[in-house]
Amino acid sequence: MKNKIVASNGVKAASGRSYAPVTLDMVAAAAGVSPSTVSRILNGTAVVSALKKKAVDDAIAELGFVPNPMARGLAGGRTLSIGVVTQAIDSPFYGVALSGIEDALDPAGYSPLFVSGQWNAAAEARCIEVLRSRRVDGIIVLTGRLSDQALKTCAKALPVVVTGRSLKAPGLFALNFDNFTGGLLATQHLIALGHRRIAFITGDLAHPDANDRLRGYRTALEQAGIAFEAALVVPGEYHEVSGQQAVDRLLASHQQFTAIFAANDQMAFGAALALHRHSLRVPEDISLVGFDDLPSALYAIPPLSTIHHPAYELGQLAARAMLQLIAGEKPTAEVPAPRLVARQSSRRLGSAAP
Amino acid sequence: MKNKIVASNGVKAASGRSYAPVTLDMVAAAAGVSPSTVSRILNGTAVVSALKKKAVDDAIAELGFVPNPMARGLAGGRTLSIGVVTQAIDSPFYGVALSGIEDALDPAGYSPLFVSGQWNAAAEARCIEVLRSRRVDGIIVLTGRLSDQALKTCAKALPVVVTGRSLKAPGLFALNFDNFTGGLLATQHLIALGHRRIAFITGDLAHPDANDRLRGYRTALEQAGIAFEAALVVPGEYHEVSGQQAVDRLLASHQQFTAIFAANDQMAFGAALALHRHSLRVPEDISLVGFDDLPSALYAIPPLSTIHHPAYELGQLAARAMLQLIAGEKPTAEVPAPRLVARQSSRRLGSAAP
DNA sequence: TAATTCTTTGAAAGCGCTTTCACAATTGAG
DNA sequence: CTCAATTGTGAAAGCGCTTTCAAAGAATTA
Repeated sequence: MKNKIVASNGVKAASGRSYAPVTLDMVAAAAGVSPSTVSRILNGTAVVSALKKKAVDDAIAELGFVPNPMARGLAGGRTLSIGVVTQAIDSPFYGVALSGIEDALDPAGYSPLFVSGQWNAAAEARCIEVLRSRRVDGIIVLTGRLSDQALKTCAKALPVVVTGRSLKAPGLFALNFDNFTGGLLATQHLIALGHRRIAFITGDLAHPDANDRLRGYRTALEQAGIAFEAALVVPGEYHEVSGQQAVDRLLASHQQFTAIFAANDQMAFGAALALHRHSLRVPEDISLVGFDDLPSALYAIPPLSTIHHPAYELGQLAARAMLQLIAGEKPTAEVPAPRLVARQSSRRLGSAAP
Repeated sequence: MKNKIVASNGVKAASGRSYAPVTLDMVAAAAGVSPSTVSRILNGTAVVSALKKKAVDDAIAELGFVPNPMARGLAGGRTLSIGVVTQAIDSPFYGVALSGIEDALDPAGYSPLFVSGQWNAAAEARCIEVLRSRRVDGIIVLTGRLSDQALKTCAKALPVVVTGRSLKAPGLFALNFDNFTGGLLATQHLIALGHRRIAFITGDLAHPDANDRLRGYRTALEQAGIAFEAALVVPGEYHEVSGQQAVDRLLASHQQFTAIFAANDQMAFGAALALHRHSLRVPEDISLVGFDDLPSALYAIPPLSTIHHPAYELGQLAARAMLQLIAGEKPTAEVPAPRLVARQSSRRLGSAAP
């Protein structure tokens, strides 16, 4: 209902009319009712006679009234804005998630307010402070470094939705992707293709997800009766260069391996480049599997086999959960299960060249 | 000065103290002055005796006061927020620009409010409406589809900075990248490498930048005395699939060519994949040059030769220009000139394999 | 020294909206 | 048919801040 209002005004503005600061009082005057009544209709706070409601709705449409969020916020109501703490707005993975958040929030009339924490707990704390001073109605934290405790504290004052961890607290909803199973699937895929010596490039082990993916890798090996070899596990930091360096290190160590599982796509890209530099072909010489299924994985050469991580849906789910939290409901969202997307960067060990 | 306040509060909050809604009135009471005086000190609106200033500053630090942006906005002051109309928050190019905007705005105490226009003039108009209803202090439009006229109108009410076009109007500052020279440089590069039959994948020709890049391509050919061939120019739409399809079409047409210049990197990636699918090697069989120098161009296989388009700097410049506009100054920013970044996707025609 | 101009400061009026609170007008129960 | 419990509605008091406006004190001038 509120959206209709916005839209109607948008149309008028688009048609060239200059923005007029129509106030609620003007609507009230035009409809011949008191401002309180208009407010009540706007917010559905109380029952209003159908007659007056119609008069007000007409006046709103007529004047192209758009409620002023500042005034609303000040008056103690909602600001219709949700703070989103992200790590880097230009990350290929999080960018998509933000997009999902925006799309899910919009139809409800909410706007996201993005702030970047730069993978830094202190910066994140400051972000939250900024968001609160702006009186956001809730905060979505995308996989931050903030302590669980800090989030719980925050949730006492404000609904909080957080991704990338499992956490239970009043006013707090956590949305976690099953990174363990993801790591398991990726490794099982390579094993199923006949690979036995599978290198693993880890993510930043300060993140729980990086550890979960590593656990998945180990568990898959174990289940297949393959001995874990520490020398085949090289540390990475979730970005391209680190993937590249990891492969350089791996190659320098003269370890034998026929496949690489990188804990995210960005590192897989770096790894692919390093392999290319060393004249090793993917997948003919080395099979490569990533994690996240970034949009660009589809256009890597060769297209990257990876674990699909539904960033967009994750954003949407987080946003919807926030909306539910605000409405006083209990969010029920569940993140889709990880899914292997086999493309051309992985192939059966020893199979003939095409 | 204002930042110091925010920062100090941030620290306190980070140290675990729960957020207290300290108001300006409380500060005034604590300092033994009137609210007006506090406000004046906060905004530097008037001269205040050093004594009272100190008392107030102390009270602010003591109480950890953070002015409420909503109240400020309502009272007709600034909201310290800048609206940013972008096309897609998850675009690899614009994402970086947004990051630049955020970083440049932050030290001045401003926050960006991002809204996505989805390459759609009506949606953009709605975005602007939303931003204005939120009382942003200014609007940055990243290469939209909005008419110049609409922007000028908007600029009458609010400072506006726009990228991707040249436009002059009061309260409006335009920041344009030299796409023509970019297109010229890319083509000249290929020509210098001995290529004569150079295919061009255009961007979405509804954008002025796409046309400028095309003009650059044509001009370079002309200057080298190479006849322009319409059959070598295939339309694209600035995304990967369109680059891929363009190459498919090019190949199907049985035109001879030894190099491809794609009007942006995303299409170049798509083109590279299509070439790969057709068993054509880059750069051995076909040289490939892109445009934008996305972060991922460095990790393409082979790393993509491209025109550097300083997205981050562009964002920063736009944000700084906005700050200047707000301060009543005349922005002077200039976008850095395009620059060729030769990597491994382009090579001298006919040179021996490595 | 009286008259005049600056300065510094506080009181008070909003900004546009929400939200008690209270008053009518209905309705229901006894 | 009276008294209480509902309703629908408006008046008015803020939310936290900025900004006239005017007053009081200080400084300047004649």
